[in-house]
Amino acid sequence: MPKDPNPQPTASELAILAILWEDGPQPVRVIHERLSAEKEVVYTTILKTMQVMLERGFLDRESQGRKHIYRAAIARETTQDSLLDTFVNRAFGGSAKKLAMRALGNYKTSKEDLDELKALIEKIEKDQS
Amino acid sequence: MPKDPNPQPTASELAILAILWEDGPQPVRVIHERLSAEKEVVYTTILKTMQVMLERGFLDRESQGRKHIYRAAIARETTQDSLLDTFVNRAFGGSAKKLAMRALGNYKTSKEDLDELKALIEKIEKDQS
DNA sequence: GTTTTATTACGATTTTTATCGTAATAGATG
DNA sequence: CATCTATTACGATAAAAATCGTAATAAAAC
Repeated sequence: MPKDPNPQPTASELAILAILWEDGPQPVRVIHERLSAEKEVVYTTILKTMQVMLERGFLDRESQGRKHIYRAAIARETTQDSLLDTFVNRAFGGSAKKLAMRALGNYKTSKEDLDELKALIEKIEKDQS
Repeated sequence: MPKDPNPQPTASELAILAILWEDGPQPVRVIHERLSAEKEVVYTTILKTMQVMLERGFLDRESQGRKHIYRAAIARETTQDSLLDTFVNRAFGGSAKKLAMRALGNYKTSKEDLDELKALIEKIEKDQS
């Protein structure tokens, strides 16, 4: 079987990646503690998931003594882009505009963020013409 | 077991819903034809999925003679909102703004759509102040 | 009314993901 | 160096989703 050209992390995997992206390389222990705060889960469940992620190429690791320090092997931005692409097609018929409008309409956004967004739009319009 | 308060359609189910939302109630036959155009799939696979969706409350159906005409039992908008909420949290740390900016940055958007978006932002800013 | 055909019903299998329990092991402690 | 403890390795199970094959059935065609 020709391996999946565009493998995407699952929801559980993404939760792990989020921590590694944010705080840098960590041992399983830390990831487990963090995730347990939200939802009780057994240590080996996280460990197993991280080992699978290692196989799938989503994580790297380094041995420090007998401890393993894991780090994200895929970039946050490209991963998000890939997920976004899947999502916009799956749920919004491929319309990024519809998705963006819904996102803004449904969530409270600060004035600063709105201005930033407006600036981006104007920049795009300028570049287009 | 207390049933899931917020059940979400899977990717395959969403593909079926998309057609029903767009074109209105249809028999299994039509859905199968449409989806087969993109990816070969056996008729009974679609049928089974739709029967499961009926059980899950995602679809309704009406018997027309011996044919069953299925229709979406959940609204497109609320379904999208629910999926969007899950997605923004899962992949963008809950930031609708980051998601929106990425969507606009990654996909070509027409001037009309950009203007529409800008108008929405201005409306939100006005309402906030 | 009998045969044919299209459609649905049902059960089973496969695949993927999530989860856990037990065994092995390396390092720390005394 | 022997014992204890924390961590990883491994295999197994469970749960969810996707897929398919065969049987049943109702309508159509003759």
